[in-house]
Amino acid sequence: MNNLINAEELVEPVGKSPAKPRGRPLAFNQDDALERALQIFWSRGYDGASMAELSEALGINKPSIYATFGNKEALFRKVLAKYLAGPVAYAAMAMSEPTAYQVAEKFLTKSVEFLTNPGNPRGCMIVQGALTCGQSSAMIQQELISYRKNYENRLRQRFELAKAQGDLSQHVDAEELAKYIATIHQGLSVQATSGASKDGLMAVIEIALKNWPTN
Amino acid sequence: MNNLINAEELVEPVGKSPAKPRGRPLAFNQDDALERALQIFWSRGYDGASMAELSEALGINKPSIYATFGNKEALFRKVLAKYLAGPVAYAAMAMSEPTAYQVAEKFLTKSVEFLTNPGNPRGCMIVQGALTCGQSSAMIQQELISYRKNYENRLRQRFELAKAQGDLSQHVDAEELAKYIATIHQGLSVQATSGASKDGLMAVIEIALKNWPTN
DNA sequence: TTAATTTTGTACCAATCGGTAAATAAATAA
DNA sequence: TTATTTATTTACCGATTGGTACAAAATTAA
Repeated sequence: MNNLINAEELVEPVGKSPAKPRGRPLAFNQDDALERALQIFWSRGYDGASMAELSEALGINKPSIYATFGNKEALFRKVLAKYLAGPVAYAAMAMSEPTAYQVAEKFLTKSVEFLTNPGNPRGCMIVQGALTCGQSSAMIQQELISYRKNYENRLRQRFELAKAQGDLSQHVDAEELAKYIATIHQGLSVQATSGASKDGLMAVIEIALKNWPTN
Repeated sequence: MNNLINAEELVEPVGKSPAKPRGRPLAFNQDDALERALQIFWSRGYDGASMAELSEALGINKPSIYATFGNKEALFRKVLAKYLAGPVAYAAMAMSEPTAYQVAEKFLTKSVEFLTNPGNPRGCMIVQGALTCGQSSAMIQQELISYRKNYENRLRQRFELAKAQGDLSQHVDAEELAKYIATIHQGLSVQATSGASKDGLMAVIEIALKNWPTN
């Protein structure tokens, strides 16, 4: 018996078009649905987005959402992964600029462009998705804090590398500089939510980068 | 008839101890209640604070809250006024420092002390009280945006005055500089919510103020 | 066909949301 | 005392919250 089952599993296509799934097929594209969910969570925050609003925006009834993505938290996490891989991929890309200054400049410049893009909801979802919330959302709140600390850490590591490579002075505290850049970024997010213009925020980061430690 | 009523009104004490109110007296101190409501709204945000939680924290049943303060929005506005007059009065005070640099330094330093005070909820309520929220809180969200623009404007006006007085260069754009300081402040608020330490944030504002536009 | 499997739509769940009606309690005025 | 006024308590309102039971529909396998 077991041998037969194992044999069948081996026959399963590997790298070829997968075997047709057994039951009724999904009536929607999962990726499109996540994209629409992203718009809702992004503009309203985790708490402010209701399952009813999500259901309507996705064009999918709630039972299908729960069957496909799990509960609200699980859906939010999948949306978050999409957000990180898509709209804010520029943040990870900026790390590979040749010098520390260029990393900071690229990160902040791309952030301003991203935050003031009229096609996007206002603000960064990592920053504002659950800054304040009810007790029931405490876990999501903590996860977003971790994501923020994570990109601050990546900046710190990049600046430490820059010190080792010589394009950043040994007297500079990489951790403080990373926190400075992260603070600017988070402030920009709030400013964008308040309706600040691209020009206004570009001027802000120009001032911010004048403080760059040289020599 | 009307004359008699007017006469009675004139007899009302002016500057003396007020006449005893007619009905059953309030069983709580309004100011203490607002102080407790402030703690809830401050830590949870407007949406995240429920009337049930407020009622329990204030030790007052909901009908008494509604009778005394009006609805949730009205209560929030009264709490906001108390917040501005109390914990964040330092912001207005900083404007009267003698020079633009000292204004910025005082404002940011006091902000860090305030934001990392262990006795306070994390973050600034003006910044985070309703950054993202459901549709029903859109009005409060807009009001907080106005408050943020308001203190940014006060910074701008103060910097313009500094230019006129000569302690800030004529080449400086007061509006951009004000937006820069406001952006830092709002970033500090997010950092404090994420658990940043006082030392960490003091280091941030030291960097931020390093290249103050002189001459 | 028929059986097995999976998704869909409808209609619902208990809990919580902001808010209130109505009776009772505590004070002053007459 | 009695009437009037105001605050408190209890118990509730309809709407919305995240989440689900269940039967019908759509597919593949046999």
